[in-house]
Amino acid sequence: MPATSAGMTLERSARGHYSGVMNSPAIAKTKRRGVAIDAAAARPALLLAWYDRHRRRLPWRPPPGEAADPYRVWLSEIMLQQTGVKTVGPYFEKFVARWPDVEAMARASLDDVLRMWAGLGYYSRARNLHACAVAVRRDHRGVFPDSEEGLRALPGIGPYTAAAIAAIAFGRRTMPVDGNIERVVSRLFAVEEPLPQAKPLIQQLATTLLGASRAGDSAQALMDLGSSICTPKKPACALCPLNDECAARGRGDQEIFPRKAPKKTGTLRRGAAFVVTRGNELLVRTRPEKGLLGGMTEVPTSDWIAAQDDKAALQQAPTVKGIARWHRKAGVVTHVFTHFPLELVVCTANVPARTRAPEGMRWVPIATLAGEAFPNLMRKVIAHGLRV
DNA sequence: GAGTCGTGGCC
DNA sequence: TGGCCAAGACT
Repeated sequence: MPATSAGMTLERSARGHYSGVMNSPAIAKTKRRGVAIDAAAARPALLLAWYDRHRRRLPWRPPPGEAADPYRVWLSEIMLQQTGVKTVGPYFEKFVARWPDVEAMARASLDDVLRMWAGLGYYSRARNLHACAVAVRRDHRGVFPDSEEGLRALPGIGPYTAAAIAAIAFGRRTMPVDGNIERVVSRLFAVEEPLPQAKPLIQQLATTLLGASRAGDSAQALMDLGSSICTPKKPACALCPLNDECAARGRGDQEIFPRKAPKKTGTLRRGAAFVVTRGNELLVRTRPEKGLLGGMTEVPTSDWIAAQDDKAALQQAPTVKGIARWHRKAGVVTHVFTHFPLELVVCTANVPARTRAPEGMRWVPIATLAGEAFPNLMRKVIAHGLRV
């Protein structure tokens, strides 16, 4: 497959199809009629015209015609990585209210950022968010780089996010390709090659949808299209500005795109969690900086392994003086991570006032648990353990 | 390149 | 209701 490059000509196979791609009916029709204009050339304008009428109003988007704030674009793009618009909204508002610009965030502590991020998931994003703010202040005088390359060098900014910020905030002529755009483009061109192998091809095809200007709007148009019309299931093709151009719709099998390589699901892991109270306080610790739920707060637990023996898990209970006996709560707490499902049994105990926390652990008032950096798994565990 | 990394919503 | 999906990055 040819390398990604804007404006590159696609190779055609002997059968008259683009490599891994079906011809769009519009192109074929144009050729049969012998019309000189290439229908494909009109797509960027069709897309932008649709966007100007139907763009979503989102907290990080300025009013039409106004320049985007790179800080808000960056913050929203990080939050939106693998996370829905609806979920991100309140978090975005909370963040910009507390930290109105990148320098303010750079002055905040990592702990404060993690606490504000709690519940959003993928916590390395919060760590990189803070590191990025610090880097922009320290290495770029508080001003975001305006090139894809400069952005790409910052923590937490990969190929997609660098292109998105460059296009949306700085008007650079580049096309970020996210899950929405992959779906729209793979249907538009009926890309038969499965993901993720098809990524370079899709990047190249997506770039053909950029017009001469308004790169950021072109990208956001495709994202809005993918989110509201060209949806994974039951796409509303009748409302799509590119429906006449769409190869998949021409064949009537839109929903089979994008093709994807089958994914394997992880095996169940099990363990035990220990909810220890001291009056109105709860025993907690902080997870290691890196890895699963890195840097987040948790109650002590056993290890989580596939062939977990209940007895072995319970033997990993923390050693706290004053615990007469453990109470095993009925039922289990279940949680599904991307790569494995988890099942935790919950044991509880209460200890006398002034009992000391074991090494590496601490007591926190139950009344302030909402402000702790607990991932949702731990909120479920604690709710289960404290339930009467 | 394939694994690792959360969470909520959807049908 | 369980699998799929969502504006991916990092190793």
